[in-house]
Amino acid sequence: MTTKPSKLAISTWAQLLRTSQRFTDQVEAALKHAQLPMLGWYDILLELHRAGSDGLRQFELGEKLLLPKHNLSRRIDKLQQEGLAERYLCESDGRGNVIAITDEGKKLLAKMWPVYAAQIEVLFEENLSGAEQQQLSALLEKLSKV
Amino acid sequence: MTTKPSKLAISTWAQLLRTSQRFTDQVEAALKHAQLPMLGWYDILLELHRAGSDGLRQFELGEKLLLPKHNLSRRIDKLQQEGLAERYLCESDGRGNVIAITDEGKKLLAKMWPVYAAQIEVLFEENLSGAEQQQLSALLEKLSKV
DNA sequence: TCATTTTAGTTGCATATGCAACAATATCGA
DNA sequence: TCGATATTGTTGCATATGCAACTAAAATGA
Repeated sequence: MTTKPSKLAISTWAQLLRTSQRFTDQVEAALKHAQLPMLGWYDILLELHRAGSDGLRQFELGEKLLLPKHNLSRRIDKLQQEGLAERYLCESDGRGNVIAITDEGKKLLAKMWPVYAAQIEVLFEENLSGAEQQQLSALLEKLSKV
Repeated sequence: MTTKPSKLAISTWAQLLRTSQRFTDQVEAALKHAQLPMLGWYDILLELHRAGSDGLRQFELGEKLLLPKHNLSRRIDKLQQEGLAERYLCESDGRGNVIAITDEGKKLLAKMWPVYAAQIEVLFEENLSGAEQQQLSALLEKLSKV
C-alpha cells in the first residue's frame, strides 16, 4: 500500500464492475422476457453438462461457480425438485454428493442458450472486433493471475 | 443474430463476469474483515459525496447505481437510520426525495476507502501496467456504447 | 487404535432482494 | 380545464442469500 491506486486504475476498475453488472442485468431481463430461469441456473446446468454423465462433486461445482456451499445446497434442492438435476450419494466419500444433469436439464439448457447467446452477440460482439476481443481476453487473463 | 457468437466472444464474456465476481468477493471479504459495511453502501455514499451538499434525487441515484427503485428505497432507509444519509422532500417535485450524505456518512466513506483501495491495488494494479490499464479501459469504454 | 482436526453438506434464522400493487404527484393531450 | 397516462417512491409478500451452528464422515497423528 505504498502508493494509492492511480486514478486510471480506479476508473478502470469501476468500468469493469459496471460493465459486467449492466451485461448481467441485460441477460437476466432477456431470460425473464422469454420466461426462462435466471442466469444462475444456467451456470449450474452448464457446468453439470460439461461434467458429463459422471457428474460432479457438490464442492467442485461450488468452486467452479464461486458459490458458497450453503447457497449451492439449496439451489440444487430446487434443480432436483424441478427434475433438472439428480443428487446421488458419493460412493468413495460418505459425506459427499455427486450431482448430474438430467435430460430435462439438458433440454432447458438448450432452450436458454439461444437467448443468452443473442445477448452476448448484441452486447459484446457488435462492439469489439476479433482482435479487440483477443486483447480484452488477454488482459482479463492477466488479471486472473491474482 | 446471423452468426452465433464466436468461441472467443463467449469465453471472453465468461472471463469478464468471472473476474468481476472474484474481485467483488475479495473486496467484500476485506471489508467484512475490517468490520465495515458492504460494498453496496460504499457505492451509494460515494455517489452522494460526489453530488455534494445539494444531494441527488432518489431516482438519479438509482440510475447511477443501476439499482431498482424499491431496492434503493430500503437501502436509503437503512442509511438514514444509521445517520449516514438524509432524505428531504423535493421542493420542485412533490413526489420526489432528495438524498444527501451526512458528516457521519463522509467519515464512514473515509474509513472504507483505504480498505477498498488496498484491494484495487492488490487485485488490479499489480497485474497490469499503466499502458495495459489504458487498453483495458478503452476496450471497456467501447463495450459500454451498447 | 482412537482422540483431534478437517472437510462436505444441511438447516434455522436473520437479512436482502425481486415483484407486483399501491399512493401521490406530474405531465400530456383533447 | 380536466381526464388519461406516466413518473416517483413505498410497502407487503415471496424468494434468495449470508451466517453460524450442526451432523456426519474422512484425514491426521500420537
